Amino acid sequence: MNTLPVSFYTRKDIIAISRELLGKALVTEIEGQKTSGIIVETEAYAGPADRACHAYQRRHTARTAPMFREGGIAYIYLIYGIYHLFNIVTNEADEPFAILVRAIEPVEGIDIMMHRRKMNVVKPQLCGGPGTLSMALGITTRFSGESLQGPHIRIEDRDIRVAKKDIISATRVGVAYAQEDALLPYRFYIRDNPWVSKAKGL
DNA sequence: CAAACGATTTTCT
DNA sequence: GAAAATCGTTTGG
Repeated sequence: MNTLPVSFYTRKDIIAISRELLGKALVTEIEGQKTSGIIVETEAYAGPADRACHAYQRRHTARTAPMFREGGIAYIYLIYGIYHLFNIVTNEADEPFAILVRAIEPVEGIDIMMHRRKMNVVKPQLCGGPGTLSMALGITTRFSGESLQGPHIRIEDRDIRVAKKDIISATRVGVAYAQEDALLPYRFYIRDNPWVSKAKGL
């Protein structure tokens, strides 16, 4: 439908892309099950110069390989041996930039999402965090490196407008180890949205 | 080859 | 509020 084209992702301004992603729909169709949600929180990881980025100093390993490819694909990795975090690769090939999607507001397949999360009431813990949204949408590391043009994962523009004044920028979560780069205002979220993550240290 | 650790979330005290 | 859960990736010997 209105799936965002590769050209949306290959641009160099990761901050602009991070802000524009707010209000877009993240859609997955996995094993015949369609689920989706509106992106309400993102975090930019700005390439070789960003201490918080897995590709800091161009660290190119089997895990980070997708980040060195052309934008428009997924970079997914396992964190704490438990959760799969979903990132959107941006910029051109050999420029390892990526955006972590930290929270979504559920839209389609909410029943499926609740089943995957083993929950029986709809509340922010369903998909209001980077680990939980991946679980709710069925995203795992096996999709790392896959295209965001489908068939499994895509991002759509559904004409949802987010006013500039409703986009808050703040410091990123869980990156204290990045020293001075931990202070960069690279986290973006929609003001007053109840699905924005409420992890520790916020 | 062994060991430490993490862009988190849940559970227990 | 503190600590556990849990494992692939990375780093060190």
